[in-house]
Amino acid sequence: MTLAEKAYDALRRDIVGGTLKPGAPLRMAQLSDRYGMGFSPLREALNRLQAERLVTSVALKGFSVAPLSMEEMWDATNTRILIESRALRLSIEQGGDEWEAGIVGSLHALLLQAARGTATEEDARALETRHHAFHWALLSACGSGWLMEFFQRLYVESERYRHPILAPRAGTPARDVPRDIQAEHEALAKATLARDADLACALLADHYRRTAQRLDSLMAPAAAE
Amino acid sequence: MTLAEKAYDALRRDIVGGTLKPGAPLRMAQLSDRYGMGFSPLREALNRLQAERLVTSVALKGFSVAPLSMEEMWDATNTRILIESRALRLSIEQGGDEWEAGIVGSLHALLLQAARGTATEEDARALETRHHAFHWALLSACGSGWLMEFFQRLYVESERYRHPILAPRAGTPARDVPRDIQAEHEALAKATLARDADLACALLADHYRRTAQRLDSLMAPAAAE
DNA sequence: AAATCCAAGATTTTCGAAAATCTGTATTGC
DNA sequence: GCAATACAGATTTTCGAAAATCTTGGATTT
Repeated sequence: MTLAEKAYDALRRDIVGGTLKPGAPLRMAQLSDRYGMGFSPLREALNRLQAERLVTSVALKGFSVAPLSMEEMWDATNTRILIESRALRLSIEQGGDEWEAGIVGSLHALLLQAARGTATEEDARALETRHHAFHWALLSACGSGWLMEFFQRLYVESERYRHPILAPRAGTPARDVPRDIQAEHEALAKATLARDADLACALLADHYRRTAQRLDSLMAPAAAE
Repeated sequence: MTLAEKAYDALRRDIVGGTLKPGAPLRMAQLSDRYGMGFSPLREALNRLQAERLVTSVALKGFSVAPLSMEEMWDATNTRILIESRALRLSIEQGGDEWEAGIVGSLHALLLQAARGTATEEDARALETRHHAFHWALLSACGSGWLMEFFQRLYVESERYRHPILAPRAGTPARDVPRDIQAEHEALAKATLARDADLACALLADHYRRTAQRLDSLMAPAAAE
């Protein structure tokens, strides 16, 4: 693995995880120090991330972490529902045994990790990985590279919004609306495996809209601070 | 404008325009020679293009122009229809006077250039620019940054497939099926301005499917060579 | 004869310094 | 006093060479 790839992974993780705050300028000297490498691999990583809209850049003024906004969060949510509904329908039409096995397996792994909790940073990362794997498995039989690419893009984007909520500030109650996310995942998997496309898509859309709603209500007071 | 941006534009143009053939390896020394700059700005441009899937890369083996395939062309076409149908519906719902003016204006400019023909390379480029501007204008009131981004991505992709057809090899007849593309654009604009979303989306889907069909039948014999 | 190993050349990747540009501050001119 | 200008420091961008890695061809071994 080249240094540029390491830089890409590290920057991506730190941006998505919120270590590098939205809007923060990314100074080359700083990054070189932080990640222990020269400018070249860093600039390559930053250019890739810019194309993915995780960082912005202005010529001769450098890079900065792409900002977040509630409008954009809703846009991403709605676009996600459009993309994933189509991909889910296609998967339900075309998916075979292997696809089903992937769903069942990744759901099981997700539930195990969810039961284990997210006490440590490592557990939280594992949960995130398995959550992604489950949603990926649902769509994996859609046969469309473009739908999968857009799914990945929007998944990462939504992860940026989700993260600060999953690790709530001290004193802030973690849950305002009672909600069993893993039950939603189970219901979604069940409808999908039963090849009930309408129900599965409705559950998927609900799943995302509820998350968005929750983020919205959690951010509204924060904005008023 | 920095050299890296110039490199990005030049490479993009040459890849989309087919000067750099799909699958062709992109050697740094060669590119440095061709575009008259050092490795650094070229690598930055290549990394951005890689994130946009216009070039592929393997660590320590370098970059190459992303390959094309008919499967991918159909995938892009179908995904395009999904994305743009949604964006068009949203625009029809929300678009105001400025949006309408943009459509009328860009259509007019497109028709003028189409009447002028594509004899010179410059005319062909102008037609492509105005074609893009027209399709962009149709969707521009959708209010979704993500839909617009995906539209742009897929537009560029489809341009790669369209280009070799627009500049047909000597001896190959340019049109196998009679078709008046500009009439399709006019009908599409008319339905859109009449706020008839169902009709507009149907026309849009037809427009893309016909292009895809034509590309498919033009490439099938080419593949048999 | 086939497979393996090694060296030379080609190529990519990374670094460190130089060039170009921006930003903020102090100075000049009106 | 205020705007415009010039300078110094900070920062980004680019280059050219060095380091690391891959590829190719032939020599050696089994």
